Amino acid sequence: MPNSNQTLQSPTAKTLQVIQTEVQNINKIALSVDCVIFGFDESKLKVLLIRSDLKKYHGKWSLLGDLVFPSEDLDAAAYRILKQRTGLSDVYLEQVHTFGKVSRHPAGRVVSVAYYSLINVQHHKLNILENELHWHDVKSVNDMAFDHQQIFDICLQQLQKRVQEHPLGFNLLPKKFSLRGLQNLYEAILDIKMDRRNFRKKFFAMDFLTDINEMEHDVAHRPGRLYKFDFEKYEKKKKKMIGIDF
Amino acid sequence: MPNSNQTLQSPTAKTLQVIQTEVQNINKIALSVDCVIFGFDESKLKVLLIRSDLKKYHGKWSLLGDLVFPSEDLDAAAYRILKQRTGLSDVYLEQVHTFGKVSRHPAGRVVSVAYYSLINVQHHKLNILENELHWHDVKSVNDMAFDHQQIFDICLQQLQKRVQEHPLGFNLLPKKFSLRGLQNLYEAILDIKMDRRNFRKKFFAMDFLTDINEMEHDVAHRPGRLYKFDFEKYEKKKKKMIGIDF
DNA sequence: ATTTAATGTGTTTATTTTACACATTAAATA
DNA sequence: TATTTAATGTGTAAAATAAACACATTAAAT
Repeated sequence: MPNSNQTLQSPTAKTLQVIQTEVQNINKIALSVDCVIFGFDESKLKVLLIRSDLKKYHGKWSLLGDLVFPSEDLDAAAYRILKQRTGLSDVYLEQVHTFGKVSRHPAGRVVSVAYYSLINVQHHKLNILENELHWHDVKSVNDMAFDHQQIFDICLQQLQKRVQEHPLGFNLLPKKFSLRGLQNLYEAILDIKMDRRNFRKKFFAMDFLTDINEMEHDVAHRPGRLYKFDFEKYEKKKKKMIGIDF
Repeated sequence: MPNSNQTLQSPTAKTLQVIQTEVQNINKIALSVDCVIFGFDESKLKVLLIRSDLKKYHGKWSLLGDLVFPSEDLDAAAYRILKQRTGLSDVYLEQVHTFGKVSRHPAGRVVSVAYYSLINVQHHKLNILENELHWHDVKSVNDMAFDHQQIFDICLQQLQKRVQEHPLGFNLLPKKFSLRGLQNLYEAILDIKMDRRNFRKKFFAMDFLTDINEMEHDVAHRPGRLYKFDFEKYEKKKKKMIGIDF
């Protein structure tokens, strides 16, 4: 790029007219969003994927993505695209990273902003099933279309980091749940085994579980006590933490 | 957006030709990069800013930004823009977040990807000084142009978080430095006071400082010992950590 | 009636973090 | 030259957190 400094200057140094011309003439970058929707389902961590129908990636799985409209906020685009591809709304999305290699999309220059979320599979019905949309076990996800494997990996890392910094659980379990259920959630996300006694100790210390004096039924072993989240206490403590929760 | 679902489908469902047309005709989103370059200088944390010359933001300060070329990788654009505006190379940049509100730029739709870095002001000469480029004390930064205040705030948060997760110091201090100098660095970034004894204890425990058996000179108090970083030990430990270092 | 597979419970140890005070040194000052 | 100033260098105790670990109990399944 020898004399690019001359031909393209800062947007801060431009008049409205100049930049608008530039956007039309020079900018040939398409902007897209890709959503990595993690789901917790029967003690397993899943992810929502669709089949790529691009020839180059025939048969491969890809994330839920689409182009951003010029007239919509980036975050709004993410929600719109998720809704459009799955029928899901009421899902909190968090931006993770933007992927901008020139060659990442075979059809042209597409820079993509990745968002992720984590939801309870049982609580969210998929209303649109085009492109073979369905839940995949995260452990079996590999060799995706485009650079989606990389995007997926980074989002999973991010989710794991997040879960270690902020307690988690709301909306990811049934209203009444056992401590085992809660531990399964953490173990599924982090892909590790935890000490049962220490896990209980830590969670009780956080003090937003309410013992509802009910027990599990029809389990082939000693039934566990059931708990629910104390939203009030949680909200109070949440304010002391950084970031937003699922 | 009533029937946008029909008119604009997934990029994954498109042939090369279709998407290329679309990029030209439909996409009117410009993509830019903004760099938040933090500098450590005489025990203070600074940030590199230029004067905005957009009328709307007359007199206000703004980040180092410019449009991304269609043919360059996003990361490459960040390095190019930094070089172009400051003359700086040899600076590691890390992507933080993408800002995509429709109204964020008065001249049109510009989505901007924020990058940040942290360098030693003394070690990096600014070779380009257009737009009143210079270092500002971070504590006095407020009311910037565009949404740059928000971008700045988020990058500073990110820097602070980063410093607490990974040790830091390479290239940010002179080759020989006192423990006080090192502590000043941390205190400047985190904007807190630390306990001197505990700070030393922790840093020595990390075990990549080498005592070079020299002392400070010409200080108006008892001179402190000087140390240098042990790059070898650092590299070994670094592999066990996640992420990249400055 | 026995087996199975889980639950519920407490203590000890190790590790990490925090709090905190006094003698020492070189320059600056009186 | 003596005194003041402003920093350095050092260790320990207490508190908080994390990790390791075993056995009696319960309901369903056999």
